[in-house]
Amino acid sequence: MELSDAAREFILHWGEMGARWGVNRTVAQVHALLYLSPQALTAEEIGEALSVARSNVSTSLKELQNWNLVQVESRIGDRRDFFRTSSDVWTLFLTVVEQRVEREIVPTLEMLNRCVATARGGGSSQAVVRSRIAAMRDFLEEIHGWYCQVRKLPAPALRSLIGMGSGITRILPKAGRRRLD
Amino acid sequence: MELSDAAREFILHWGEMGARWGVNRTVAQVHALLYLSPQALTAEEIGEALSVARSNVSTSLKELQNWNLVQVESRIGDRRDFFRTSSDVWTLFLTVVEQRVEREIVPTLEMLNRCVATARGGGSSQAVVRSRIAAMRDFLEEIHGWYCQVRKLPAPALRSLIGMGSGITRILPKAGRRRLD
DNA sequence: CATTTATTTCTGTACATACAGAAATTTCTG
DNA sequence: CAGAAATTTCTGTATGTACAGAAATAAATG
Repeated sequence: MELSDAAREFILHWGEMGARWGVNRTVAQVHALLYLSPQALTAEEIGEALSVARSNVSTSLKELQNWNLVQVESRIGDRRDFFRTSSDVWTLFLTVVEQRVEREIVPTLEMLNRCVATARGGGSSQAVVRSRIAAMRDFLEEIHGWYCQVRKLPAPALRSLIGMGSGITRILPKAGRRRLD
Repeated sequence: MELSDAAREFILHWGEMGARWGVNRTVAQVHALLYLSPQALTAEEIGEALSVARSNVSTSLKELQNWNLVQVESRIGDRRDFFRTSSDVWTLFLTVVEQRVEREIVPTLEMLNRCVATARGGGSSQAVVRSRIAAMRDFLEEIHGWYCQVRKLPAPALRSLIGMGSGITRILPKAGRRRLD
């Protein structure tokens, strides 16, 4: 497994991006490598290509499987596992979003609702805290509700929505468009 | 500065969320505190409320100012700086998105374009690498293009877009709606 | 201009995470 | 069921980041 210049730059940058978004650098690199690979790879091959200990590859692959980003393939006559990821970027993107929503947005909404309830009785400064937390809750609820609806759309509809960009507002009913001009 | 139970839980959770999204825990906590506060706060007050050294508060505030999330207020007859953040969640959200796009998406697009160019000449396995990187580039370009258009919308239009959820597809022109049913 | 007060930068330490290698476990083969 | 091969878990080390306190700088007052 010899990495080309482009592949190496891509993988390194991806690792860096992962780190900035709270994903382990090695985990992100392993995923980037699998994304670029035409075939499924063994843990051995991944470790060699990235110069990373197999133990770390193992941990990273487990993590990626927990995120539903990597699947395992078995081959008859070979006891090794072969790992692959989707080559469809939209699939990958939606998977990550789905996971982060479940792991972070949903628990955060629960926390916010708890807080709003807790801060019910209280003085005037408590009232401000309560309304601010409630505003945050409402915001996340709104985004989350939008996400829950949109994720059910078939891929082509989603694509066409994105493709329209702000053009979408041209066909909005009056109520939504009124304040535009 | 005595924190209520709700405020404390909110701030701690927010710090945890920040950590998961690549934001320093203390930075996120400082911002959460400012978000809940009815008035602008001094570095001293922030440090006291969060039990954090003033030096860290200073660093965190600087970071938040770099992100355009925190503003400084001066008061006549007081030499201290007072720090505040917007209480409008949409404003905060859009600020963060704008910053992350500039700092991460745009540079990533540049990297991807470099890689696609680099991988131009090359064998058959290089062809796969090139097409995968190009696919990623196209995806990010699409999302980024959408973002660039949508961010120019006035807040009410954006709100109504979100509010519609998947209902938006009901008024899509035929081309976008065709494959829905 | 000396003195006090606020803020920022610097530096050592503590803590947490990443990781390599070893050990243990599981899976497969004859 | 013994032996081999692959994988996972465990453990010590190393690297990096966070942060408190000190030092330095900047701002303001009398």
